Amino acid sequence: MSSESEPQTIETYPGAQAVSRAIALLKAFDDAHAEWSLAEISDYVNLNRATTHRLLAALESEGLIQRNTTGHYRLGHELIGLGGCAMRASELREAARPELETLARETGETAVLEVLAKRHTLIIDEVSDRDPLGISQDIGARLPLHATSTGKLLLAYRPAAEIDEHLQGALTAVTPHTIIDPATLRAQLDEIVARGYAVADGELDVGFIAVAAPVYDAGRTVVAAVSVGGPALRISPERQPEIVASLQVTARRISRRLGYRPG
Amino acid sequence: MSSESEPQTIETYPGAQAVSRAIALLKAFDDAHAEWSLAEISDYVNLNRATTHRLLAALESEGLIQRNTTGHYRLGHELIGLGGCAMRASELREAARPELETLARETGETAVLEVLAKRHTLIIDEVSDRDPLGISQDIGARLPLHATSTGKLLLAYRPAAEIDEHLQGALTAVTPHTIIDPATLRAQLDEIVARGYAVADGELDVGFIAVAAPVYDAGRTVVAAVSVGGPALRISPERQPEIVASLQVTARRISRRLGYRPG
DNA sequence: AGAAGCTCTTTCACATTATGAAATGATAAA
DNA sequence: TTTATCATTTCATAATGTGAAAGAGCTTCT
Repeated sequence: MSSESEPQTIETYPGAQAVSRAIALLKAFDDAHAEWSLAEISDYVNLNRATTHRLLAALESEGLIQRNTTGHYRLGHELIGLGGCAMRASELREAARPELETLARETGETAVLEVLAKRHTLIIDEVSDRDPLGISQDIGARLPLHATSTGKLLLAYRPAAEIDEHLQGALTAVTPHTIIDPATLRAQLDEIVARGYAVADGELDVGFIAVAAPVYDAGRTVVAAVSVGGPALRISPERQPEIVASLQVTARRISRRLGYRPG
Repeated sequence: MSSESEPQTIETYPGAQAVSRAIALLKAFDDAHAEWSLAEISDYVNLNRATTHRLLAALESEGLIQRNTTGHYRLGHELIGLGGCAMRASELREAARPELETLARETGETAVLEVLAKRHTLIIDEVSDRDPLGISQDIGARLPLHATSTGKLLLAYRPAAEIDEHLQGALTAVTPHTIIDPATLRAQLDEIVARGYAVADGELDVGFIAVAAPVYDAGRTVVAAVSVGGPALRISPERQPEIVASLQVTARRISRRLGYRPG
C-alpha cells in the first residue's frame, strides 16, 4: 500500500532478479557496516523481509554469508576464497606486479594498484619497500574517490555525466585537507587530465602524500590507476618530479603489458 | 544418495534456485581453472547454455564476473572487494591474529589459520617470521584435505559419515609422500584425534613439514586449524616437541578468545 | 568461395520458481 | 502479565526464470 518514491532501487538484470537482489545484499556489507540484522538489511536494500530472509539463507548455505551467535549476518569465509581466487586470476594484477615492485624499490615507498568500483576505488595490489610485514592488509579495501590520488584520477577520466553525478553527491571530509567543494574538485580533475597525473596531499590521511597515474588497456581506456605514496616528510617538493617520472614510466609499462599501443 | 556417475547436480536452495545456480557458477572458478568459455562452464555445472549466459551476464553487470577480450569469463574485481571485506570482518581471524604473530615469532616459522571449505581447507590468515615480504599471497587459497596437516586435522574431527565420504573420493598424490591409501589415512585421522595434533611431512611440498592443532568455538566445535610449518631442515625431530607445545598453547588461546571454556 | 561447424546471443511461449502479505514463533522490553 | 520487535514459515498468486529453437558471428575445412 505504500509505494513511495524510492529509498533505494536495485537495478535488477532482466531474467535474474533474484541474483541481482542477492548481490545487492552482499554489497550492503562493508568495513563500516560489517554486520546486519535481518530487519536492518531488508530495510536498507528495500526488500521484503521474507524475501531477504530466503536469499540470505541461500547465501548462507553456500558459505557466502555467515551468522553470529546473535543471529546477525556477516560475510562468509567462502568469499575469502573467491576473493583470493579473483585476485590471483586478475590479468591486470599479473601485468602490474613486477612493475609495482620496481616502482616501490626505485622510490623506497609504497606502490598501489587500484580500479574503480562503483563509487569507490578498490585496492587490487600493493607493494611496499619499507613496511614489509603487515602489507597486503589493504587489498580489497575501498576508498572514497574524492580523497585519494587514484580516486581523483580514475574519476577525472570518466565521462562528464558521471563526474557531474559524483560531484552532486555528498563529499565528506576525511581530514581537514579533503576537498569538499565541487568547483575546486572539478578544477582539479581538469588539471589531472591535462597533466596526466594526480596528487593527494593529506586528503585521506594527514601527513600522507600520494601521486597517481593512469593505466590504459588495449582499447585505450583507463582501466586502473597506479600510485606511489609515503609520509609528507619523505615526499618533499624537490623529490616530487623524480617520483612522478618513475610513476609515469611504471604506468606506461603496465599499459604496454595490457596491449596498449601509443599512437 | 548421490551417484558419482551423474554429471553434477546443483543443490538448489528452495525458493532461490537462480541464486544457488549463480553461486555454483562462481565456485566453478579456482586457481587451476581461472578462465572458462560459456560452453565449458555450462557443461561443467550442467545448466542450459541460455540460462548460464543470462546468469553470467547478471554477475558481470555487478562486477563479480569479468570478460576477456576473447569473451572468456573470469572472476571480477568486485569479488576482491567482497573477499577483503569478509577477511577483515572475520571474528575468527581477528581472534587469531595476535596469537599467530606470537607463534610465528616464538618458532621463527610461518603460522597459518585455516577453515574447512567444502572439500578443501581454506587459508584465512598467515603470518611469517622469515619471509616477511610476499606473504598473505596465499590468503584465500584452497588446499587438498589429505595432503596438509590442517586438512587432515579438520577432517579428523568431522563426523564419521563425512570422513567415509572423503576417503571414497580420489586421493591424488601431490608429492611422492602424499598419503593416497584410504586405510593409512584413516589410521592417521584416528591418531590425530587421540594426540590432538596433526603432522604433514612433505605431503604437499617436498621438504616442507607442518604441524596443526584444532581451534574450538564456544559450542565446543572445531571451527578452524592453526599450523606452523617450515623447511624440513629447520623442523628437526628434536625441535618438534617444542614446536607442538607452542602450537597447542596458541590453539588453546585462540579457542579461549572465541568463548571456548574447557571442562 | 561456399559449406559445415563451432560458440555466443537473443527470442519467446510456458510453468516453475520467486514473491510478499499475513500468520506464527521466539525474545526482549515495559 | 502485556506489548513490542524481530525472525521464521506458510501459501496463494503471478511474475520471474527457464530452455528449445532460431539467429548471428566467426573459424575451419573442402
